[in-house]
Amino acid sequence: MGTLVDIVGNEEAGVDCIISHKAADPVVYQLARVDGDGRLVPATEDEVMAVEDLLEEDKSNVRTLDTGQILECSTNGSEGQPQLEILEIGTEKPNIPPHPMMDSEEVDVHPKERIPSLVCHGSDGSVCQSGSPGECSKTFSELDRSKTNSSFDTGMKPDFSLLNGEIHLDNLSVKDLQETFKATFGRETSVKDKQWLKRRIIMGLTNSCDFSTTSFVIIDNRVGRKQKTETCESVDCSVLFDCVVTSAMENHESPSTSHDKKSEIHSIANETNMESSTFQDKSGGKDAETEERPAKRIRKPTKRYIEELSEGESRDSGAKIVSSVKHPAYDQPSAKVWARPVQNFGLDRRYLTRKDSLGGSGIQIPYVSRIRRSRPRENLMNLMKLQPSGEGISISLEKNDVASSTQLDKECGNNAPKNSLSPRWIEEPPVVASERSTPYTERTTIQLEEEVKLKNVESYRNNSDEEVVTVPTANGGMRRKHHRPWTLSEVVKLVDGVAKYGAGRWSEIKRLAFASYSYRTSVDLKDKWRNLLRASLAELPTGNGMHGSRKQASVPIPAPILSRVRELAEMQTHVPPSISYCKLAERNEPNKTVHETRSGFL
DNA sequence: TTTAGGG
DNA sequence: CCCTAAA
Repeated sequence: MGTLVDIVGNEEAGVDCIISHKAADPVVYQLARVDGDGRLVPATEDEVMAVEDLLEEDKSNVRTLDTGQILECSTNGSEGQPQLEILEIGTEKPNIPPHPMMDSEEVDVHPKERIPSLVCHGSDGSVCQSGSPGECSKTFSELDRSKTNSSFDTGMKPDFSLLNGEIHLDNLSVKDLQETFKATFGRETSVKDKQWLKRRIIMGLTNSCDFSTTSFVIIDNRVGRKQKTETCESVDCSVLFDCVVTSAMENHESPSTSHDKKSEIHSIANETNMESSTFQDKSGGKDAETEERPAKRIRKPTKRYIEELSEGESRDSGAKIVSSVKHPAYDQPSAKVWARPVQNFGLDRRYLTRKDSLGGSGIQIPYVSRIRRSRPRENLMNLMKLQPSGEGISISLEKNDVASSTQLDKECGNNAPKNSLSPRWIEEPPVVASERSTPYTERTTIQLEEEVKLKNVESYRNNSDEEVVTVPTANGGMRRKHHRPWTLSEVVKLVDGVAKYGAGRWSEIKRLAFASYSYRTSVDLKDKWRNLLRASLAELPTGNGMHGSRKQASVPIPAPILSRVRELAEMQTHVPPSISYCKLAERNEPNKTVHETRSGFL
């Protein structure tokens, strides 16, 4: 639970995001997704961004989040629509020592809840229970537990003194520093600049309220994870956490236990994060770049506790249906205020009903979007109106907006539309079932300069709405202001969406596959599809097409996609959308040519 | 409101 | 992309 007021923090680790910022009570959530093996892995930065986009750009400006809620974002995970799940939402309380409610007796409650909560999603959406060790991830509660238990009592306390950064860091090699960085931020870095690394690490650490954990991290890594043991129930249990984040709660668990657990989790986290942060590292000097973006979202103090636990909130247990493919919001498409407890909790996972984090007034707080996309003013006004203590928030938001917009834009580059000037095909190859091995894989080299330039153009476009009709382009021409070149990934998503839901179900596709692309309306999708179809028909007959005759699109559409478009179009002429998937083999059907008069679909 | 089509 | 008729 937690009301999304704004995304004011996005940990570099990509796992934590502070989404609500009420004075001294920011709400934090953690996202994870299920990988191909049915294990929970932390959301990558991309995914986090995608979720943010989703939250930010979905029609409703008001959003509440629930633990366990599944968010479908448009970044591609391993397969299917990546479903990111909110592992937890907690509030972060700056300088709160042990949480009052969180004493031993409270802790004791966990074991009970823990059992039923041993659920994870299979890649196919199935649910596995704790009984199947190999496949099942750690439970959320369990995680909470390891997390909340790890600090003060771990016997690491004595080490605090060692902690004062430099001492240790100075002696570390670049490699060690990178390790430490990884441990601290949960992702790898390719930066070799010692100074930079040190600074980053220290920053990360000092910003963390929980020094004990932090120190542990450092020490642990420095010593080469000597404490690593096989503690964790299963080594392959790969649930992760941003390990830097723990609540500094006192607990009475045996030091060694929690310590080991922590260590294990940590290393796991690192491993998986490695995988998930490939993208980042691929883009080379991105990390180094960070340095020049001073005012990136600040890493917030990471100490926190889990609000749900402490507030003694409704503990209606039940668990949610994991296979749910629907985005919660879809259930109430037009709702401005989205207050329902989300999801169908059918099985046995504990979830917590949402509760407004702002004083429990029951008032939904609209979240204010970052300036990156559209209508900040409006939202801000809404916020002010509805939020009694709005000043603090608005200030922080403003500041944040200004400070981090550039950064954000960069960060979001992945999901953001690409500009036509750079015909790079980007983004992970989304899931076009039949085209796994198509050439349009990931973006490779990106010229940052260009990127920045493009972003600027975009923000210009975004910020100065409606007035002008054209906007100058780099090549000197003018083009329509509201033109947003379709990126390859968008096209692929569209094609995929058509494959799934059928051409004509544009609003469905919009909602399901383009949730995070607010600027693409269902009409846009329709139009684009129409164009794609034309393109594909225009190309195929002549063979491989692409000769001068046709006007080159701003983003070249790979032939395979176009063929796919055509396939789909044909399929849809003959069969109802629902079974369209099965029809691939039947393209030679005799009646295939019926009604070809009209472009041949629907 | 959503779709289909023309411009 | 925009606009609008139809459903």
